Amino acid sequence: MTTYLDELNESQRAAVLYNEGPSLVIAGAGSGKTRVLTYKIAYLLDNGFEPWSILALTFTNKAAREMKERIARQVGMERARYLWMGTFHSIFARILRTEAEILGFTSNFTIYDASDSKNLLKGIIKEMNLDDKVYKPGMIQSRISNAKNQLVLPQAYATNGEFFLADQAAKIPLMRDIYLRYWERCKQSDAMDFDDLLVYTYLLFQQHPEVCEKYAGRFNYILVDEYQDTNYAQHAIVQQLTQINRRVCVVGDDAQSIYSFRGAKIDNILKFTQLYKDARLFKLEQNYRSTQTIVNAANSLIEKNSEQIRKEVYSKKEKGDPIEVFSAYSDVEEGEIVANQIVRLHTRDGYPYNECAVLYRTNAQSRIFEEALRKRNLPYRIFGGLSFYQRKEIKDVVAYFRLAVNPNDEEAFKRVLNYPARGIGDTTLNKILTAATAAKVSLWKVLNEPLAYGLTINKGTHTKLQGFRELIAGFVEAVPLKDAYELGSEILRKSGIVNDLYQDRSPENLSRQENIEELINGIHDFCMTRQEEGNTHVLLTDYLSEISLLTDQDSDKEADVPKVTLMTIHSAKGLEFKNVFVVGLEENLFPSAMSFNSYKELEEERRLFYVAITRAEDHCYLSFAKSRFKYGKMEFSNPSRFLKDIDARYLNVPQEERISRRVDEGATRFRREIGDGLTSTATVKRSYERKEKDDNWGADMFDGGEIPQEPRPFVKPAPPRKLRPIPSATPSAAGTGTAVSSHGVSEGQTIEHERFGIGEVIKLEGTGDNCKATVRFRNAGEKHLLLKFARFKVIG
DNA sequence: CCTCTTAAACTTTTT
DNA sequence: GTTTAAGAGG
Repeated sequence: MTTYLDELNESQRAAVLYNEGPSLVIAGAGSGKTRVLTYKIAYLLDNGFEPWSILALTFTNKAAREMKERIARQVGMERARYLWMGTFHSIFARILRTEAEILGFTSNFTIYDASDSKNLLKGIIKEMNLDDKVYKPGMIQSRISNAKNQLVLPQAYATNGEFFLADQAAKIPLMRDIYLRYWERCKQSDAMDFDDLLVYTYLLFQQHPEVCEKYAGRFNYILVDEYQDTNYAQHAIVQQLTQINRRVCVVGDDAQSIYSFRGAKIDNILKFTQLYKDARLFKLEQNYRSTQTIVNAANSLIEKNSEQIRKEVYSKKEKGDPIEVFSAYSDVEEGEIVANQIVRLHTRDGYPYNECAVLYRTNAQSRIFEEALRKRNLPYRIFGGLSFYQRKEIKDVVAYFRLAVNPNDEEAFKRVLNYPARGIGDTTLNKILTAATAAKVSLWKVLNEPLAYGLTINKGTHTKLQGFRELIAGFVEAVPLKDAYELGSEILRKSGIVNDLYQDRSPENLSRQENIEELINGIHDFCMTRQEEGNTHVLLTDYLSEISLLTDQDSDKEADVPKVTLMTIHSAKGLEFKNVFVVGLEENLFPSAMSFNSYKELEEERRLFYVAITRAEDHCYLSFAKSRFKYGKMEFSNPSRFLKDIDARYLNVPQEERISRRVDEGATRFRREIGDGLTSTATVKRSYERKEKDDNWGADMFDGGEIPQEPRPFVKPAPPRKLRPIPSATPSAAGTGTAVSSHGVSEGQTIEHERFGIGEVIKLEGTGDNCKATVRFRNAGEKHLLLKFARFKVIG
């Protein structure tokens, strides 16, 4: 009766059909994990489970939405829509809003994002007169987050010797007081941070067994995707909810665990079968996504890790092309090479742009690719970085919304108290803050009864404050009465934001206006959609709880035109593309320098690389740059050690490297000629020495090759460029050295430029220091160089 | 109390 | 190179 079962292979089908008890599905990359989950849910629905009795926890809202759509195609939307499907955070937020009163919150509680909680911590550190150089807010934040992910509350934290000793060792013994204060302040503000959504859910079930039973009874079947990236708290809640009927299926791949920095515990998946003794284990090992070459290359990489569940991922697709390795002179050239290759894939092989993706380790790398693509008029889409809701003007408006829904929200209060400027400055804010902290109440309560809390302010300030109070009070009253769009527009007008923003037409202001308009349009869309679904009154409350857990991953506006995707490897998890470029494969970048402390962290980086490669279906490209701008300074870098981890027979290292080897020899010659000229200043000398040291290191990594048949796939990275150093460092070299009037360059020569790579001099103009050259670079196009400043050397 | 200028710090990765 | 903090001047 069920046709979809025929679309599964044997192990997939077994995983779908077993529903009598707990099960663990180890799903290799591209092995049809989502297909198993969707068909399993469809199967459950076809076999007597009610949609509202199935809970499916995914990693992103987008994944949940897509899965729901796929299920709807099998069983129809009228049933699929009642499934409980979403991220841990969004599902738990939903439960917490329903049960908020039990925990002493209101159902309108605010969800603090990372910057809200950091801000609050900054304030607390200041109030306690602590030095924020010692008590670094970011560090405090991650320690608190860590504790919460392990379900350690402030009381337990303060009495736990282990934590206290660690804090003492880190010279931050007052950590526990900060944690306690932070905890209380969030509660006073009727706010929870991301971690609290898990902590309070756990507490709710722990302290109120009847509530736990209610949900554990309701959910007849629980499925968890990406289980390797769950933390202890999430794991514990799943346990609470499955105590009764024990129908749980977790799916994951230990080889793709990449979130331990955020508290994810790979042990959750490794020890699952110990916790659920009767759990059945299913392994999905056939990869349907990638070519054999890509799968084998990825396997050869991940083998270098020690901790893993053994599995043999294989592909029956065609062998496919080798993985191409590109070597670039600089970050800019890397961008050019990738962009050129995308053009080639598009024009020669007919791939639409949306089948190409550039994946990098850090968001900061995106800009260079953005520029290279924009220069060629290629459409692209960047994920991550500063999302829409993180822009200042949007946060300002949303702060008003938050205040209207929950006036106790401290962070929102501080944000808008004096925006737009209404003459209430830091002095007044601090007075309110002190009074509120002393009385352990919210800022809003102090504002409402300034005298009761002993606020000493002059008449004028008092009037301004009352004006603000009435403004907000008006919004608060309107929340249950007006719909989100209506109230949203009213807030924009009455708060004075519109006036403030539309006063001048400076370009940056114009873009802010556009953003605000996009926001208000978004609210309008939201209201319309909800109304179509049959909700008569769509309140601002509903809108806020919708957006507070949205990430731009989730924004669904599918591109009108096919676009190249630019994102971090972390955000690429779960996605696939025909052509994938993994860029910035350099020591200190990927693997990140931060991961060198421990072996475990380095293995996580390697898993990250594994995730990156396995996103590719047809073609995978790896690239690195020999130099790169960092902190506005140029730094040299060496190819990543991970390149060596891939079996060389799956790689193709083309022409560029051979050229580079010739260059390398030329380099040695050049060094001999110029000699000490390079080391004439301390700065140059330092980078020179460092480079040498790194070189040896990199050479070891690369030349220790276990693959003798391929004679040195990578040459030793080029020694310091015998390029002319910073002009000021060598006034003599430019004036009296080998370089004369035209700086030793003539038309037709080939040069190697520090950033643009190799190119031919096609034109020279002017003489001496004013001499300008037009150079056509192989990968970077034509450039005009003022020879006095250009850093290059002649190679032919 | 506000705003403009300058200085420092900074980059993992994200629900 | 970019963003945020602090300090000076209005």
